[in-house]
Amino acid sequence: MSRVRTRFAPSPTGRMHVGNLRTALYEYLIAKHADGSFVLRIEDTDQERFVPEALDIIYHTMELTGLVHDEGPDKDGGYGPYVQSERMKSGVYLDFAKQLVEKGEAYYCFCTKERLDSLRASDKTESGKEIAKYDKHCLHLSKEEIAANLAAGKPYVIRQNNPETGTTTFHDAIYGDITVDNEELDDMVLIKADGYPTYNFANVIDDHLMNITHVVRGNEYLSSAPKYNRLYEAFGWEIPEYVHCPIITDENHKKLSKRSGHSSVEDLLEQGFLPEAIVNFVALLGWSPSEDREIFSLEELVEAFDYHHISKSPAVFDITKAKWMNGEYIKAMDMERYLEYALPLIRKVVTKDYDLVKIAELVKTRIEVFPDIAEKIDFFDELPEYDADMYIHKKMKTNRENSLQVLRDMLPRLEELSEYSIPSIEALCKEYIAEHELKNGRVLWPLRTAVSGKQMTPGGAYEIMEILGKEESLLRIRKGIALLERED
RNA sequence: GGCUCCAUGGUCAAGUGGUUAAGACAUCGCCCUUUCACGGCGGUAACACGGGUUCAAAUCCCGUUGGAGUCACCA
Repeated sequence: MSRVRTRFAPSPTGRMHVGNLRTALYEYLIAKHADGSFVLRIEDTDQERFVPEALDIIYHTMELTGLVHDEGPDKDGGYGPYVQSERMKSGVYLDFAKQLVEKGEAYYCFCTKERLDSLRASDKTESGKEIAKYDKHCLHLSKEEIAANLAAGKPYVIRQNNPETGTTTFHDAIYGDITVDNEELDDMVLIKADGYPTYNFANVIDDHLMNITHVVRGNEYLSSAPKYNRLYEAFGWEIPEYVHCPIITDENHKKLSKRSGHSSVEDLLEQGFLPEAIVNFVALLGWSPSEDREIFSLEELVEAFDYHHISKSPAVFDITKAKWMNGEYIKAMDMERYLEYALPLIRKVVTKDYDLVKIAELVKTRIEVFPDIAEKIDFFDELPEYDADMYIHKKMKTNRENSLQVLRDMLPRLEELSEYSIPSIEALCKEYIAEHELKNGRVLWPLRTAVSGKQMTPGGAYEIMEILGKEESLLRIRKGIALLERED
């Protein structure tokens, strides 16, 4: 078996779809698992949709996710150029297309857009039996007519000449043999009027020229695959291993689209997902390891990946589970890197001079995605308006009266505290609790409520009081007393 | 509509003729606990349907139903 070579061949037309990322990932994993090469090829044959910034997105995303290519536009491996618009300059695609014309496997077509449109329109109205494919009109042009048209500078395309009888069988590593009637095969365009090759044609040519051994792509291309066989056969080329992956869908089981709000890697990044969590999650969409495990680093995926275990049925992109997984990564993150992500977000919400690192630590196990932080710590900057009823808690056995009592008792004691830290505050509270033989909650619930104005907070009374500092927490406790007295 | 593909809990999924049909997310409950989380323990919940083949079918075959994808000089 020859050395494994895979390729990721994105079109620079916008953001990086998660399906694209998964394709890239699988290509990368197949190559690395076999100690082979992973190449990046840019398929910019569509000048209409080309957007230069998309190139940056591609490089940036791949770098971020760790999918480093061995060859590509920026890394020559002897198979260049790696950008199709550059490859075209040598005339390769046209040359190969002409070879096909010689062999009778392709032909020039001078049909206008209008004729093609009317062809399709008439097909639709006809009882639905008719299929919308090209009618081979130009196949029957004489050599003289073709030469005349060419000489006259008439725009032309080159189309594949598919047989109208028999069947073609395409083999896929996941889906097995797929056989279609040749009657179904449209004479697809190989070379466009602007001279660029179509995606389908350029793919076959470049994969061959670059010695690609495994081609991973989405299931949406499955139906166009049989036509490739005819190309490979016409050229007498070895067919690479095709690996079609199941579609990634939204919660409605439709192909994941922009509408879902999380169809691209950039969407996910903006929503506070970690690159390694995205990679991990996407790897498991349509593939599962033999081991019963879900958290994998990229290196571990390389080790464990076996493309034969890719499944056939579509996978819903469950954003809830993705968030859970991201939360697992956040919890496992080392503090230094965690702070790089968390601190900037905390600064947006907490403008006062508190220990932001302590706040960040408090929140680490309580978020799934970074933007979750904001709503959890909004009470630090300013004590929210709250109701006296918030002191009532059945399980803590607190009510307004006994809460007021606790706050009144604790206030002077806290005032006298010289060193204001978790251990000293805790010791003080424990002392009071012991004196009065109370449950912890009886005194800690009122304190935490007074100091936060919220029923749910990250951390407890001690942590919050320490962060707020003596002055601010006492101020808040006095406010609590005032509130409870007013309600009396 | 034609063609192609797919079909195990709400979701991701293990399973390749004989299993009490794993596990994870979500959900519910309990424990831990000053709240919320974290962590621990447990519960609810699935082989789409109908025919075959077989001693034995979630697993193989056929059909039905359902879903998806695709039908461009886009990729």
